[in-house]
Amino acid sequence: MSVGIRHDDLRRRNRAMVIAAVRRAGRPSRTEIAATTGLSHSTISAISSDLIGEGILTESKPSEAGSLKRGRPQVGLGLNPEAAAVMTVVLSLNFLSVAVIDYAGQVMSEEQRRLDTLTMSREALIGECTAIVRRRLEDPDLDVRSVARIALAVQGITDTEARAMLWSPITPQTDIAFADILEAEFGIPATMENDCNMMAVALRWRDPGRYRDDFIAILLSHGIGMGLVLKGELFTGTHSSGGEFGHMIHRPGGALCRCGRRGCVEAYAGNYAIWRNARQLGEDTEPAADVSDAQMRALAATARERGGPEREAYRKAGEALGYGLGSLFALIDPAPVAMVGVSAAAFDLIEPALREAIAQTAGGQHSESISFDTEPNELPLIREGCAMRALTFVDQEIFAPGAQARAGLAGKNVA
Amino acid sequence: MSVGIRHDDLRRRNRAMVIAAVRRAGRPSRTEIAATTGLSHSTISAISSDLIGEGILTESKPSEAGSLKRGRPQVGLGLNPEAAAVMTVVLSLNFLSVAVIDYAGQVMSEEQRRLDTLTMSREALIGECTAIVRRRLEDPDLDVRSVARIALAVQGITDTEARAMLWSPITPQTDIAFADILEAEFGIPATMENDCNMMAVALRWRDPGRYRDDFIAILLSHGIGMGLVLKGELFTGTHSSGGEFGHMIHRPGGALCRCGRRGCVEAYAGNYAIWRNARQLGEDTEPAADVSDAQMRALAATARERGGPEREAYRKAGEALGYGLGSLFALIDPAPVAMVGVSAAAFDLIEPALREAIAQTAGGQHSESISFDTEPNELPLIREGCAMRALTFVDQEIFAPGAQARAGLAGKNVA
DNA sequence: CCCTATTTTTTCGAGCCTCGAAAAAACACT
DNA sequence: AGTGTTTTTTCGAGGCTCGAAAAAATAGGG
Repeated sequence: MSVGIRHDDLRRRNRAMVIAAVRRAGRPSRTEIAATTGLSHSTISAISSDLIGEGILTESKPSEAGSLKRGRPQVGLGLNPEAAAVMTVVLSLNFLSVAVIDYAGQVMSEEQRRLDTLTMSREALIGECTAIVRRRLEDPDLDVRSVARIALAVQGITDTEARAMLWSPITPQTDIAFADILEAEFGIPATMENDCNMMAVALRWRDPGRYRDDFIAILLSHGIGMGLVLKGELFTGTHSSGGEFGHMIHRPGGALCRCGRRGCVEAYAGNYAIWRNARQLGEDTEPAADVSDAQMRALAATARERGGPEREAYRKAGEALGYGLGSLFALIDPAPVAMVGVSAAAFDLIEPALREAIAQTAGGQHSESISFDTEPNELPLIREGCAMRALTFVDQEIFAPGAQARAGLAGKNVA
Repeated sequence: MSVGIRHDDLRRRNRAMVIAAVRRAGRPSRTEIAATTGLSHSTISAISSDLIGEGILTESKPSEAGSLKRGRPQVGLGLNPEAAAVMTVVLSLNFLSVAVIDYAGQVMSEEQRRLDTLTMSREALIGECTAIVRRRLEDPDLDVRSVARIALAVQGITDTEARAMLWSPITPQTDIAFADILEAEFGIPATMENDCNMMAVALRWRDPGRYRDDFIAILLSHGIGMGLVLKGELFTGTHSSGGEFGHMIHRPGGALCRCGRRGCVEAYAGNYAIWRNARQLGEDTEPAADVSDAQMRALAATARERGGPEREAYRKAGEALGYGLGSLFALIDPAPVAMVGVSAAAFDLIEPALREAIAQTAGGQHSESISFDTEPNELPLIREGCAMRALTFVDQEIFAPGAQARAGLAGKNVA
């Protein structure tokens, strides 16, 4: 059961609150922080002076913001970029991408690499990941001690504790505890996240106006993934990352899915399914291993030009997505949706059937008010989400005052 | 955004923790509470002496528990039954049931009443509810001032704020703000809850071993409802009570559902659907308004005896429930399930097809390990859940120390 | 029957933390 | 240069939790 609040937790939590307020607001003044957190000016003053002393926050030169107001000018508080750094590792089909990001969120260095994830051995896959991380850590420009956290993202299912990849379509290997492996190798805390969840995290930071407390990010790619934010919290399953929207059942006993089962949403709306239907290959045809983005874009162009089986394939995809969303909405009520990935660029072909289907469901009562946004490129989103996830983790660890402060802090309060 | 922790919140929260610990544990000693909450003995001592002084907790006579141990005997702390009372109002098809419950959870008085909810006017429905509440409040044995909260439950959809019934199968009326109406009428804080959510709450109190952090309560009745607890929290939609499992889509364009749409799980597994299939009436047949529990029991008996269309009807119900659960499990991962309601008594007829269906889905990977429990009687569960919900609300209000303490407290700390 | 070991509960002083009020600081405007 | 305005810091008061020690209440042993 939930544990009582100790007296020293109080300061820790309020420090957390202040750091979070600064990360969200950019360069807020102390007064602004007091307003958003509800804490008194004195408390904010005390905490921020601590945080500045510890090198976590910096005061910006008053010259920066041209203050037009009357009284004493506000001094903005910002995150000290040198306070720490984090690393993001995004592993997707045949592609590995790493970046080092400073505490303020700026990319410091990055590296990308093609590899054949589908055929690699377990050892080779792990080896490539540790090797690329090691190369970034050996970057002479980088103060290694300051890398306070690594966040990995992978397509597929991860465990709730964010330690391991349980299953992924990009490799036949299963149950790889990437987080533990990297921690053991480099002594840096790491987490293993689901790619679509990171998309959702990123959307929240990019556009908090639209993506705030409740929204859905759907990845329309080779497979279908989902990141779900409900009541301001990232939704995960009880044991795994969950939210496997693509494997909800659209038609019992229906088309063959990449997962080996039948009738999943993905078996109608994944790239391979659209491809299969466009080629009129029949629903029992083994899913193609990969369909390139270029091929999908060409397919969409053909569908737009001359209709035919190509257009019908997109219609079926829309129908599956619509009924799937309808079932989802029956559970969680409608919420704004972001469609991400190559096929989001073909959303014009998908939308009519999708809306028609959703109108047949419980969630479709106000079907026209459900709004969709599209973003064809998932990778930047995933990396951004990873970065924010890692940074907020650091935020929460740096709060903890006292002895075991993280390595890589600029100053220390040796009072 | 979440607000900072004020200094005075600390005591309030820790009081809450202590009360919650007592409600859960029954008659814990101060030492036990210190252990479960993680707070120090001194703090527990201070808080519990406050709570006893305010008449919220009582010390039990040391004689009660035959202490066999060596040292100073523990003195148990219990909830003072007279500290407050709550009222539960359960509105179901053609039936209204009210109970008054003391702070320790014992039923003090109750009343039940049959009415024709399907044909009643809005005013009549509201009138019956307020009248029955008024009658209970006028009970001469009852100290009216002590009724600190009313919890209503109704089949159907309520809003997230627990103020109103938005839609219900038991009446054509919609959007009745029962909570506001009762508050205005009696000046007692009220909430309007979904019946299946209350079932889940009750199961958690009844058997915390099995129903702890993640589980599903499914109502197999005229309609199909669900109460869902995830990560220890009751799951609700973004705008409504959500969790409308019965209206997830089983077969796009399929059987006619009571909600007017097609292919919902309920259109195969609700009592009216089983009835319709058993009578071989065709999937477009308008759902029967009501099928009595006796009729359903007879139907199940026939199905067991001679198979035929009756058995097939239950098979179809199992299939729909299985695929529905499979889609649900794709989102949240598998969890223990409690089947509640008349048709739970026919679960033997449902289970084979259900398990077969679930095995075809993403959630069915360990299909045999998913465990089902059955409970044929939903009403006691719903009432129990309401009671606990109301009582924990009271717990949280009574914490708040200071001036605006709730009416109905025995003593007061006039230091 | 008294004394001792044991366990639970209370008491007490110390150390933090937050808060409100007032003071100080830093500017714009006249 | 003086005044008004807004932001930030300072300072004392009041609360809260904690650890250690004391007090309370019992069982067991001689």
